[in-house]
Amino acid sequence: MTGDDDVPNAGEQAADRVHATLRAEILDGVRTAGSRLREEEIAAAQGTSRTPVREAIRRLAADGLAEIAPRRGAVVVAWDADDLDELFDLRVVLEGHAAARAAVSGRADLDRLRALCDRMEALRTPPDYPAITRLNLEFHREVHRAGGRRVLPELVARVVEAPLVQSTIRRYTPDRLDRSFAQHRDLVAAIEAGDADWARAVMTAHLRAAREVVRDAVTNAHPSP
Amino acid sequence: MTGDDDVPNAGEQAADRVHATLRAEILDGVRTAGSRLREEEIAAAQGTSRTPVREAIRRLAADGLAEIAPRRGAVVVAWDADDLDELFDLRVVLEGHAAARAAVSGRADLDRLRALCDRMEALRTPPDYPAITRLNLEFHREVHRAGGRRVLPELVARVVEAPLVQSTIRRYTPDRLDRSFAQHRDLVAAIEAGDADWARAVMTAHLRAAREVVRDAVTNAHPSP
DNA sequence: CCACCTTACTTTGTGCACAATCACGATGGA
DNA sequence: TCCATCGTGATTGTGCACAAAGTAAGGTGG
Repeated sequence: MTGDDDVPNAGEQAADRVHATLRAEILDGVRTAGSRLREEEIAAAQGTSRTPVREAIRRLAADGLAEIAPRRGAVVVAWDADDLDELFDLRVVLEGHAAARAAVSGRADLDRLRALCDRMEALRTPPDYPAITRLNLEFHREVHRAGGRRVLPELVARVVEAPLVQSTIRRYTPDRLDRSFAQHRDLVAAIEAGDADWARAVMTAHLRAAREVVRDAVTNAHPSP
Repeated sequence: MTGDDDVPNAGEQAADRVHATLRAEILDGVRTAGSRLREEEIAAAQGTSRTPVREAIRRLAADGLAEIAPRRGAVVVAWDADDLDELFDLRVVLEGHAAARAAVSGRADLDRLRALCDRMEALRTPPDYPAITRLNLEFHREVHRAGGRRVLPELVARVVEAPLVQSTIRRYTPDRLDRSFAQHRDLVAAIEAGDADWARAVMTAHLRAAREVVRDAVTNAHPSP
């Protein structure tokens, strides 16, 4: 036993830890869009030198969570309304494809998907949004894994694990949450039936609804005049 | 004037140069799949220290061109037949989407696309494969740029700029080359007409043909028994 | 003869220091 | 008052050195 936290194959490398920490801080909104990522500050906070911090920041840039200007440092990426539209278009395309492939690949773990549905529905009243968000991500990731071998899961992660995308669930009303859970069940049924078109349609509907929620959230909350 | 080679905004950073060099070597087949990327060796060859080399290797891993095992170093990724199928599926999905969006976005530079068609066709007899490959990549990139704002071009690059994908054109017969050029012209016409479905269909047909060529090349050339 | 352990050697991961560049403010002149 | 130029501080890019982990070879015991 090595005593890992949650990741099985954690290399316990400093760069990995810093990367995970910064990633979580960006996704949780602790580090807001446009804020700078100064290497020395992060290094001091994490108790390491700048070397692993540099590597972590470069990885964040590769993940699409930060932007690096040469000799000027890195900042957390800022998304405008058009960027979010593009992001959700790509989610529909890629996750729809993943769902369709998962339906015919025979590699979907249906028991696991159903168990995740059960656990999400159990957290409905009162809604435990952070936990539901985590389980929802796990559910989608299982579909991605079943729909692609190597490249697809990485590509989808690039568009799913974005700041405003992950905070979508938090804005769901209980009614909206029920419909989302029902779509999950439908998706499992479509995959179990081996119906690629059905699976793609359910996923598309699922994501279109999420897109509306995010769009409302962005237009209602005026960012910075 | 700064005297750059070909990239306009070259930061003249060592890490960028090493990254570009290694990338070209992998895509050109100089570094074969599975071969190791030793930091010190590369540093010596490039005339720098290990620090920029490390950064370049990590970037290659983010590009999907290398795989890093902690404490064990990096190797050039190896693709099997199933991986290539997944890759071309994703090309169809993403480039088809890009073509469809380019047809309705109004951001396609039709003159530039036509000029690239002209230049490719001028290199037909005898076929200058390296030059055609470059121009073909430029052509596709223009479509990607017109079809997406930020994320799409990066995602598509991830599946287009793979070793075996870029060497596809080299395996085209003159006949196959003519059909490919005709599809490029069709795509320009579809985009000019603003017909998203047409553009997607042309791109899908274009890539399906390429997939066949790559599939034949892989099955005919037995890699390692 | 084979399996296991020990021992060097190789390679990566991290810390640290210096140089180059950028941002910002002060100072001087028109 | 406004603009240009010149410091000064802050931050990143790179080189270098040491520590840790992995690998492979050789030796020893069964």
